[in-house]
Amino acid sequence: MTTVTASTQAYAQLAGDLTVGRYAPGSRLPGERDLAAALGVSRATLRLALSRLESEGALQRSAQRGWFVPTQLLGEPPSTLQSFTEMARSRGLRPTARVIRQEVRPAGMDEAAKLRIAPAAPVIEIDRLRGMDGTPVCYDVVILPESRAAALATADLTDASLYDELRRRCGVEVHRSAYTLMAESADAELARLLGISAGAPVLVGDEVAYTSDGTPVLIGHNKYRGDAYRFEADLFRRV
Amino acid sequence: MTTVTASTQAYAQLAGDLTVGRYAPGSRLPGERDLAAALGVSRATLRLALSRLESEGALQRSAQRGWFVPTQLLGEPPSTLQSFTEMARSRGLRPTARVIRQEVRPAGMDEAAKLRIAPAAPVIEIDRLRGMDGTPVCYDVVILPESRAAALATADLTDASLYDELRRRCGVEVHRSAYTLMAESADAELARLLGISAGAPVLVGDEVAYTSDGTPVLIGHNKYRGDAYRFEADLFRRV
DNA sequence: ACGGTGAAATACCAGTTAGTCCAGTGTTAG
DNA sequence: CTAACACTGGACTAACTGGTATTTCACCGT
Repeated sequence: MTTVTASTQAYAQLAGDLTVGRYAPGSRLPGERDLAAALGVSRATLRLALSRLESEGALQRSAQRGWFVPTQLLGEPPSTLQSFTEMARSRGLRPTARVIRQEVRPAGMDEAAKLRIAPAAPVIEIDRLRGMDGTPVCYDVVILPESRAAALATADLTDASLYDELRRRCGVEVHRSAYTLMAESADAELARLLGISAGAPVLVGDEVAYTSDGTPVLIGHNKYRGDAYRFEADLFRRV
Repeated sequence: MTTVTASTQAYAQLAGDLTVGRYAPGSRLPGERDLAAALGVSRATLRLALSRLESEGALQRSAQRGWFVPTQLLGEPPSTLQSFTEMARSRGLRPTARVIRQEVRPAGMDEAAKLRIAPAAPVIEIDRLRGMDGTPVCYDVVILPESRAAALATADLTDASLYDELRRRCGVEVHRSAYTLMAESADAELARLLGISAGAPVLVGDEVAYTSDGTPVLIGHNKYRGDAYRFEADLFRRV
């Protein structure tokens, strides 16, 4: 058992963030002063952790410039949380979104529990039909607490990226999402919206998104056409 | 009946101060020397009281830093890559696996490319019908290069965890997996094996697993009953 | 008078912190 | 193009932290 010193904790935290892809390969880390504050540790201690990561090749230092995540660390693309919009763009497709519903209503019990707000507290529900290059691909329901995202209640979200708008208009940054995926059959209504036949397989994703301090800020419920969408992720094994 | 020793008095005093909110959650307590003086006890005695509070969860210690009042919001991201076996066990179910095929054959072009081995190099293919508490849930195909997993060609993998056996028998530790998930319809053969009706939705997962040095060691192809399995993952967003 | 026990006092160690100052870098205003 | 400025990591210091060990003392029942 290794001693749990502050520096080893900082090291573990950073190493985890790196393997999980929190910092993109080739990018610069926040300054030592900011990082130290974020990790709740002094700068000297932080530097111990950074030096250790450097000796392991997980980081590269550049004097008077900053710390950098090595590009091409070990080949493959690291894990990511990519929004629908980002994914479409990275494949050279044009993401679209048609707003079907956008309203403020009281939260149900389940929603309130997941968002850690009071039952019947106001939430914003946004239903959108999302597509790529005009072809409908996904029926997307998002629920946010009004207290954190009031600006989205009236914003025009046609063809917009919700994560982007959430950051720009509400200053809310999503850091982590817990995803659940399953396969279901399309009912008549969904089949009509997505332009597929009833009973065709759909990929159903449930999401709860959190900020970096662990506060839930968003519930997502997505139904993708089975023949038009694949969900990709990198998973890491706990050590 | 508890003896009124100096340490229990110090403990009671501190516990009271904590419940009353004298020290804010997340804040650091005064140093042991100051605290001992304030309570009128020696440092050794104080530490008995502190240790007792720690064991009750009322305080957290951090070597060379100080004692901290726990903040109630905890909850770091849970694990990310869980094997079928681990997932079943964590839910109190008994994982089962019936071996349907287990053979050594030359790799196809696709497989060779994904595993980064020579085309037609020998690979082990293992097909298994996996279940929980006896109910079939997943049809599972795994392909490994024989050069790295020769011991698995003849091992009895009934009801075994492949990741476990890979580690035990071959010394190969999976660190990261690239997953692709999609929804499909079951064909007649698969429907028969999983005990569902043809055309029912199935969750199809394609996996390439890597060791920590980035070498691919395993291709997986899993078809889950849509009504009996959910895939869960934590995804992180870059900053 | 005996040993046992809890408390206190003391000292030292290694890890941590907050602070300062420095030289090099990148950006920007003029 | 240059000068100014904000920011970066690098290096260092002094004070402080809990962790540990040792010694001394006061009290108790026998």
